[in-house]
Amino acid sequence: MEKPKPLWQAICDTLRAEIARGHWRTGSRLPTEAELAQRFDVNRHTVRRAMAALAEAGLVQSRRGAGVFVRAPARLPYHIGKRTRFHQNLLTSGRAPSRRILHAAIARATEAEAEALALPPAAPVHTVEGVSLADVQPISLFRSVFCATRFPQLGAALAAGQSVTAALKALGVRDYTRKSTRISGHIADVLQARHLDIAPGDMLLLSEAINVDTDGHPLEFGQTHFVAARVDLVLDGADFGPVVA
Amino acid sequence: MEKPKPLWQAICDTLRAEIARGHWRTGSRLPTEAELAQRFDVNRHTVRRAMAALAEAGLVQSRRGAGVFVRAPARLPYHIGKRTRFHQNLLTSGRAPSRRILHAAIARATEAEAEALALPPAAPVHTVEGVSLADVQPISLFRSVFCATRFPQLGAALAAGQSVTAALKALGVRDYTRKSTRISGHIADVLQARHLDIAPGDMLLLSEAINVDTDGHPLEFGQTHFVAARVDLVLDGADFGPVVA
DNA sequence: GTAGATTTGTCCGTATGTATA
DNA sequence: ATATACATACGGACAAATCTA
Repeated sequence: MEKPKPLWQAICDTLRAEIARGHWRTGSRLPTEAELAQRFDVNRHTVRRAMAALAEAGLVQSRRGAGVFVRAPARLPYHIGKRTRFHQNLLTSGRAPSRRILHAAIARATEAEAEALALPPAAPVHTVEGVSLADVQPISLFRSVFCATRFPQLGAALAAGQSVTAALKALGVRDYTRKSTRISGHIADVLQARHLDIAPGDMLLLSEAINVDTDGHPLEFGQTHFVAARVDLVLDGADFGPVVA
Repeated sequence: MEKPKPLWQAICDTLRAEIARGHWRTGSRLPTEAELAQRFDVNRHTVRRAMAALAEAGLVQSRRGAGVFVRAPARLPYHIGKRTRFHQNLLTSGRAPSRRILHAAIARATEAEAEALALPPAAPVHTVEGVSLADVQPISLFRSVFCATRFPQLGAALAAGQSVTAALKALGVRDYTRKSTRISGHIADVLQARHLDIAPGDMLLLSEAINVDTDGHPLEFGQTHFVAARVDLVLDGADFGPVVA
């Protein structure tokens, strides 16, 4: 971060994260502006600036003389289209993206993975698993698989914490696009719940995606379990091609 | 039906429906080919032909000497793209589409509906609610909203059980495309569970879509609650426009 | 561990209806 | 009309893998 974030924006992010985390329920009243000012040790006007941003985003609604009320359990709109990039996606929503790598290794492709990447069965593949976060809140668990024969050096770049886009770029992949996406609903097991800071049994949205290079060859097969309570998957019309066929 | 369906295909459909309905659990063994041949009163080879189709679809897996095993709880791939049509969608998956209208009326648009259709607040709208079925199995609950001022006659056509596409066609709408889709995860309440033949608390995938005419004007705002255990939402690459930008 | 029964996989063949050239 | 090709459906025999007693 080169530019320091304005104070009101930091407060806004903090409150948004707390609302998203369910710290305050939908419909409940937030602490008064005076109380929040004291908590963050800022002037009441700075709190008001943060509140204005939250109200603009439709997250809260203020009623004069009554207080500020939580409107909806803040769901992050995650855009899926021809070019779906995690970092860019969150930045346009004004959230801070980050990833925590849990595991990276070379393994034999499972049946599904080999088919998705158009590889022979049990071909060697890089596998990367981790947690995606927005403003320090877990958003999703991902598992990405790449052909190890084609990208021998990929493991190091990914384990070093680089984004997928950056790691691929370093290996000469200038661009990649999404070929297909499949979305299904599932239930979090104990392990997933631990990593995502939710309760076992909570809802997950599983997005299974195949990314291809400019030649149409499969590059990456990614499985991402989103916390359903925290994200909406949005398919933009612009990404569906021209409206008039 | 003009052309009679081949025997093996009918058997395939029957078994698929039974698997989808949960008649046989995931991982369990199906009756032997000999038993099925006796049940359907056909030759064993005909059963094998049906099995081959199920295996092709990834629904079952056979192990020589052991039997045929259910691979996955048959999820219907529901394709979402520029032109998403319920009937066509199911037909390409070899399932029989049908709808049951629960309620159709003219009402005032809610805030969200008015915004989606670009109408003034509380404008009059047709609302249609119902259940979508595949092979007599409930797939989703839908609620569609149309501008009542633009389509005064739409209510009758829809209540008569016509498809959305057919009803709009009768009113001069030659084509419509999907502008945007938002997918989120929810939990079924008691009422939804009753209509969808599931248990309260089961997972639902909510798809909120805006369809526009060829001029880009919003036509329909549709909210569809899919039974997560019965459908996958599939976004095809071809519908995202050309791969090479 | 072995033998035998069970079950799927593969090969042979025959007959029939349908679409195509 | 005729010939050809193809998908459907049936019947049988045996091999290979698996399960069970």
